[in-house]
Amino acid sequence: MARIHNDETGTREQILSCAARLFRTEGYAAVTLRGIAKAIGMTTGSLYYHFSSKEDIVREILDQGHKRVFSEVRGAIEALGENAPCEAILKAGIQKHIECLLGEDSFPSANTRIFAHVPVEVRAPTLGERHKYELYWTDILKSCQKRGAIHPDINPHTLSLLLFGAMNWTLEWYKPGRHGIESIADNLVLLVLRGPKVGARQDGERTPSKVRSVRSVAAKA
Amino acid sequence: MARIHNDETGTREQILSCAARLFRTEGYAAVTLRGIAKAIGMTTGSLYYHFSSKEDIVREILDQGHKRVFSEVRGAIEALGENAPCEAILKAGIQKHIECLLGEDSFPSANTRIFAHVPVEVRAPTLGERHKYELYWTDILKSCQKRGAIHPDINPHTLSLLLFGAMNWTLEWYKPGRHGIESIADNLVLLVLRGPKVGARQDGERTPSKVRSVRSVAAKA
DNA sequence: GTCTATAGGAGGATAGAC
DNA sequence: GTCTATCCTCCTATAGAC
Repeated sequence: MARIHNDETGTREQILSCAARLFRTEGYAAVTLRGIAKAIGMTTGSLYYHFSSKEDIVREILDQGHKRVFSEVRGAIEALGENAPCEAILKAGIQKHIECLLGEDSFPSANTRIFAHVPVEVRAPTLGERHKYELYWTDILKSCQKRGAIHPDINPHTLSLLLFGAMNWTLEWYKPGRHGIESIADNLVLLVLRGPKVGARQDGERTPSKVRSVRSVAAKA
Repeated sequence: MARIHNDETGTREQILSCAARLFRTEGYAAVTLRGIAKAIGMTTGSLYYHFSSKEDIVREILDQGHKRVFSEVRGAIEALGENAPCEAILKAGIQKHIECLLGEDSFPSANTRIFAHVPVEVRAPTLGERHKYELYWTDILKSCQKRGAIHPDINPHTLSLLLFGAMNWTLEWYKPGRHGIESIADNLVLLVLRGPKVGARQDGERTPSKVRSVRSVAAKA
């Protein structure tokens, strides 16, 4: 019953995840079909039974890498319910995004690391989906700003881009033993959140004490 | 009198800046010696009179790219004098760092974009200098935190890494017409700075009104 | 579905003429 | 200081046997 009738034999998936792992660590141009084939005990000829070209492989990795991050992040945020406090929303989204990038699944990190170095023909068709993710975050940030949790003078769209930078760049410095993902996320949430407010409070936000739950992360990160 | 007696003829510099421009836009592996040579009307054989290998070229670009950012940023900050307010220091440093990356000089951006994709033998010797820059920023952030301008629960070292991410990632999305460098910097300063404080003020910091000067950037960025 | 063999091209690097 | 010519390696992709 659980048999799969389409192309998704184990081999195809194996090629993709192995390629993603190599792209993640070595970059786009440095990865060769020979390298992929060798890493899974195959020859390059066999790869062409499953994919028509190197670009065909990378296209699918970019696609899946992006989809996985988006759906994981959205899932984590929606699980909080409609009226979750801004801090919880930001914490969940930021932490999940970083977890995706730094986790064992190499698709998200491969996507982030090689995107800029991939041929335009591969990159162009993915721009629409990437834009949706950008808008998703911008809307969240706008809403948090409206609720008073983010400094009113910050541009939400620019903030989303700066936030992506802070999150995606963890790929360049994160070392599993030395850093904790959650404390990285906590530090980043503290940045995005407006500090304890002095001015008049806006709509539904609660008191500044809600910031407490991500306190005392300074010593650990 | 102004004649130069070392290797620094115009040609050598021309090769380097042309290579940097290509590395910046195409990535490390995608740039070929033939491409560099062709772009300046030379042949690959001639390149080897000036450099002994591709790695030799990239080594110098990484080196210079890093040095230029560091000295520009340090210069901008030191020009403010010893007792400059934290906001001014952060604004100057952040803006200068971003200006270096997005400016006409391709060495800083090439350095940032290809670093992770360069052979280890080239990367390893540069780690020491890069670490110094990291420490330089961490010290600045620590000092700002001590003066109360940065949230006390944030880890300054983690903050420096997140800040580098936000700044360096501008390379991936900045478009000259659509964004203003200064407003990007203003937005980022607002993030790093603690919002208007409610608790007891610490040492030398002045009133929250100093935040005003980077206000109203939301509409522009 | 995987293999071997190989075509066809591009890469870094060198030798030696000018 | 720059050129041409070339070596050798490695790449993507294909053809056809098993």
